[in-house]
Amino acid sequence: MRARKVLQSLSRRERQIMEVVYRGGQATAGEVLAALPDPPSYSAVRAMLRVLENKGHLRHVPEGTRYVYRPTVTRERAGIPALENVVETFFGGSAEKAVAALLDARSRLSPQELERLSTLIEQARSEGR
Amino acid sequence: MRARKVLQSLSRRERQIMEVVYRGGQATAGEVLAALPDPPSYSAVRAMLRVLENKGHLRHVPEGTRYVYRPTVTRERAGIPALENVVETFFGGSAEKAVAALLDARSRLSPQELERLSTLIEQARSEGR
DNA sequence: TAGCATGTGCTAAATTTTTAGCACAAAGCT
DNA sequence: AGCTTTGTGCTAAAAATTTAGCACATGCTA
Repeated sequence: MRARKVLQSLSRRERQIMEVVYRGGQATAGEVLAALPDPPSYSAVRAMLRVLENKGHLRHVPEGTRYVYRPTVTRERAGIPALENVVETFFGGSAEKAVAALLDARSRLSPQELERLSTLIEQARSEGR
Repeated sequence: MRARKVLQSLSRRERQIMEVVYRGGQATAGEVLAALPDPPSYSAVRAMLRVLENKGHLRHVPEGTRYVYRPTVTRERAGIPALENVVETFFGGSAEKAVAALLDARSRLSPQELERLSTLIEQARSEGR
């Protein structure tokens, strides 16, 4: 529950920036700028990266002459609460419905993926009982 | 892609409020207030509901003496892009990984759900080929 | 080494978001 | 009818956010 609130407490730009960083796993100020919708100025981005770092969401490592930012919380630890939040909000808490939506959405899963999922589900079923 | 950007363009409070409304399917000002984290004042909530309505995200119907707000975009139409966004951001675009995470998360699926999912997947597999 | 390009930190201002408060309307009660 | 409760609309102010700009550092190249 904690991590969910963290995400909810971010401002719009902060959230957009965090998403960019999560997508790439890491990013420099320039990369963030390039990926942002309605891109602001370069120094605006830098300022916000610094704010996010102060708030503990990012940390940076100097790489050559520039800074590379990475999330302090791993993708997985941030992703699961984010996913659960969407499930709660839009799918009435039903993971089943959410999965169904993903399956449905113009078959975005390859046969290989479907096969692996099938295996996973069988596994979950057998563990469940 | 459009709907995703809409969500991204909301301010923090706006997003929180929209989530509340989506969770319940509808809400009055009082209900929104009760459900918000760090609840502001009553009239602050009302003001923002009005703003969200002006922006076209909500519409209201007078019900008895008060207003009941509902999203202008259905849960499903809003939920799928939201889900896809999370998948893109935190699961590298892999729906499989996202589903796996849902399955994994302390078995939040009942045997019945698992069974139905199993069916859905088999169905997707047969449609795929 | 001097000049240029590309970084960064910081501060102050602009803009947006968020809030409280006042004025008024409808419904319920005594 | 008068009072209380629970609504709403609107406006102005407070708070937070987002932004630009200046000053300085570093690396590269002529």
